[in-house]
Amino acid sequence: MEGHDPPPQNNPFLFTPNSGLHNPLEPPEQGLRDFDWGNVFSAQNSFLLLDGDAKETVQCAASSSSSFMAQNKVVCEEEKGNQEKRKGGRVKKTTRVPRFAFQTRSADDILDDGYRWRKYGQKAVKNSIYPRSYYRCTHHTCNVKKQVQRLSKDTSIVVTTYEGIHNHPCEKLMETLTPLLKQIQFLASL
DNA sequence: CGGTTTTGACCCGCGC
DNA sequence: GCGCGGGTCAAAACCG
Repeated sequence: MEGHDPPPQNNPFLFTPNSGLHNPLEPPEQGLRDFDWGNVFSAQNSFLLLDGDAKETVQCAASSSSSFMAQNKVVCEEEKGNQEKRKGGRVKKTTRVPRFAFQTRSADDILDDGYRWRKYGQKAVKNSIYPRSYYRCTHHTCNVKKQVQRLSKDTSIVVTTYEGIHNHPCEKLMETLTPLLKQIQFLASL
């Protein structure tokens, strides 16, 4: 089922321009603008940023890899004009939800972005041998969604589309940070 | 036993 | 109006 060669260990993530999303990538090196750092996702090998308004293409950065920073990108789609929920999960065009997608070269469909997700659906995708999976953030007050789909063209690439912005801290990040913060508080109290 | 995944049914928007 | 594709629901199955 999987492609042949597994992702190289040193650079497991490869972002490619324009995966068929709405916005082709803008010229690189435009710099990171006023990102909401509360929305930085930390995955095992990658970091991605959410533009607060999600109106433009933004760049992606990874603290652990400068080449990653230079090459890899996040593609913001147009905002999706919808999302007033009704019975049966249908949506009505009202509010605007930030939506963006990015590609990763990974054998794993599920990226560990630090948040907890519950799968709520899966659909066969036209012209693709791989299904698309639908996930929702498990946090009670948070209705961020994501779609995960493997490219049939290049089976080593996974496209993840995020919709919405988390309104709570990342659990894993907090797990990591909490002991450090406590330590800092303790030292500061001396 | 509670949370998650699976999966068929259902709903909606859109193009024809 | 109809059919199709995409997105979601929800009951059952699964799992730790």
